[in-house]
Amino acid sequence: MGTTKSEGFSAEVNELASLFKAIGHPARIAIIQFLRTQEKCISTDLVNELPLAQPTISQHLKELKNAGIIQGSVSGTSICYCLNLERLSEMESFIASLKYDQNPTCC
Amino acid sequence: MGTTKSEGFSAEVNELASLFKAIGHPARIAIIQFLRTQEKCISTDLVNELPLAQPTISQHLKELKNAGIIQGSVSGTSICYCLNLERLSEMESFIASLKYDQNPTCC
DNA sequence: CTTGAATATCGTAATATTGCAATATAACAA
DNA sequence: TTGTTATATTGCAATATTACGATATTCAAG
Repeated sequence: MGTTKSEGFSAEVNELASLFKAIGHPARIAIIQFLRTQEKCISTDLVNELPLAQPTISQHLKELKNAGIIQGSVSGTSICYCLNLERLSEMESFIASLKYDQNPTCC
Repeated sequence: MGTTKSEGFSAEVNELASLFKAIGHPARIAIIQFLRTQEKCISTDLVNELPLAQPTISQHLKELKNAGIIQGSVSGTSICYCLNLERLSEMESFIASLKYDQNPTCC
């Protein structure tokens, strides 16, 4: 108990769930929104932008990275994070797919 | 601590986060995938379909309903759940919006 | 090598989530 | 009413998540 049951679900379902889970947090939504528009996507900027301490932001960045939603490339003392468009497309097309073949007699 | 900090984020960010959080679980992904294709979207079917006990499924349905992702209409002893296409569109367009105006010098 | 700046990791307290057995409720049939 | 079926709620144990102070790491500059 307490653990999410993943054995009974397909790999695709588990994969999609972990992608959406990764962005299911205000800090992580704010991070990806910020990354979209910034020229220099460095986490010092995020520390100034978000109402969270540096270790917390670092932790959220790590989760987004683990999910494959952002990528980071080292650039001296700082790291340049950016969005992984492929992952975003995976999420987008899943949601789009739900909108078709809807049961018309329901609700 | 332990609580998600929402005060420092915009209402829009918090709203989006809760939508994605709602589908950030394999059972809930499986539920919405199942609802997409079923004629009779009744939760007894889900109990047979998913590797989870009935109270657990009921709980997940409640969370999806609270997030506004599914809607349920009573139909005798059973309830017909279906997807809320409007909410799905909100999520879809948010993700789509991330793919544009990308910083070209990064990663 | 030392300093300073940027980011990551560790440790931990507080809270949230997950899953289920037991039980409750609700609607219908006989 | 009694029984049956479908779904919801309660209560709780196990585990996960969140946030952050303290500390470590990494690297460029001097």
